[in-house]
Amino acid sequence: MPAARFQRRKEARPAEITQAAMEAFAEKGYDGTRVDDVAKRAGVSKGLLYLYFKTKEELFKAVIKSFVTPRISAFRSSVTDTDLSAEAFLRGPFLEFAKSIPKSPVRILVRLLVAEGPKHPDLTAYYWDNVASLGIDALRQIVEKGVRNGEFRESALNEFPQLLVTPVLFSVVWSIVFETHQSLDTDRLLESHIELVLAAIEIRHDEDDSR
Amino acid sequence: MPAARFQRRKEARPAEITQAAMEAFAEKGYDGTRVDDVAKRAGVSKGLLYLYFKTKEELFKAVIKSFVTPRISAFRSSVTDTDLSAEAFLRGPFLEFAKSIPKSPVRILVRLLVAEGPKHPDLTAYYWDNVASLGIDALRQIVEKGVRNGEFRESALNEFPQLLVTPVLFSVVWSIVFETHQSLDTDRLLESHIELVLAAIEIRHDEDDSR
DNA sequence: ACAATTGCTGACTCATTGGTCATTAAGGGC
DNA sequence: GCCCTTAATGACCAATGAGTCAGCAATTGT
Repeated sequence: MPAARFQRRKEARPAEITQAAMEAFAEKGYDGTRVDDVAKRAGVSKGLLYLYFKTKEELFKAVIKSFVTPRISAFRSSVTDTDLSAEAFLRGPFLEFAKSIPKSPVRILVRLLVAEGPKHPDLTAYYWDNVASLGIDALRQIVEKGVRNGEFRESALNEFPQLLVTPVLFSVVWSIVFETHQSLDTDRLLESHIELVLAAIEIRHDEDDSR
Repeated sequence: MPAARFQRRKEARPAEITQAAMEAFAEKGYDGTRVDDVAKRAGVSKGLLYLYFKTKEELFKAVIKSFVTPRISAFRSSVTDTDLSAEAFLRGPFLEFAKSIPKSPVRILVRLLVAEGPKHPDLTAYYWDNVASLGIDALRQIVEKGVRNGEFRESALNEFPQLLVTPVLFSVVWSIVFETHQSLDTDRLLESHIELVLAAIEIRHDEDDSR
């Protein structure tokens, strides 16, 4: 009696394929990835993949969405739920979150989005609506809370909360491009940036002013 | 007498082809660009293109090199030649340079480098040696001059001069990804960043310290 | 046990495209 | 004006890879 050549596992397939695709895209980029490879990684045939995803492009979009949405919503609720001061939040949870990104698979998304974004306008629209604008919104909440509480002065950060995360993107791009040639201590870069920003906007009540 | 079907212009061809390729790569990315398209844009046959460039990849590398090298060396000499104070240089020439990047064709290079870099290790090595490290070096010179002259205090910028340009990269990536969906006033973002950084590191001799 | 259902396979098609090469003709030298 | 060198052409080849489909076999129902 021959071992079964496959099992029918309708429920599990999409997630398995998505996961495999993420890995493949991460290694080779969109164009560099063969649909057949994704299928092999997922342990299924190419035909089956096409049963769950109409085209390679649709698979690509599914990958992006499935990976990015959970992370951003986790970050947002950490912002709204915290009872830390704005400064403490920036030095603590925010910094941890920032540090984790250049090391996590999420960094791959940046590569994919930069490389393929222009070809998929609906994908970038989705990304704006469900990721970027929400993230910026959360950052603004932190800054405004700091101002409300008298921790921070009004500053450019009120208008451009993005300035809090520009080094995150920098770290990600650096690690993608120079990975093999030149290492960068992204943790310390990010810490330094927070220090710099805080030095600029903090209202120091309890510090020696006369130095 | 039939019009000549072509002219022989050995000298001019490489530059023409490189220029055409830059435009094509800018629009479609590396994989999305057909060699035949590049040839048509340049007004030559595909065969001729292969007479000047051995492969598509070699053409790609030639494009990157020809566009990026002049810009970086211009920036470097502006740093060494200036007699402005460090602060004035940052507010003036540096800011102008930064503002120009998200609007110039150079931003395309970022897309190409992020997307294709991992596939071409020798290219990223070249880029590191001849662009990135030189740029960082120039930035560090500015910061150190500021410290030497008593304009700036020692800060994280001494170790990570990159922090001066992270918003430039951010602006470039933003404009690539969200071009059509969401505009960003990159000029003001960059100005704000410089203000923020200066506020953090400036030693204010002539300011009310007792507030 | 048998049939009906349907998840799954993989060989096939067909369009696409990087790269080649035999041929053509422009233009300099005499 | 006529060679002769070589810049330039474009039809062609071989490979590749996205997407299809006819059939097969794991389950489910009875």
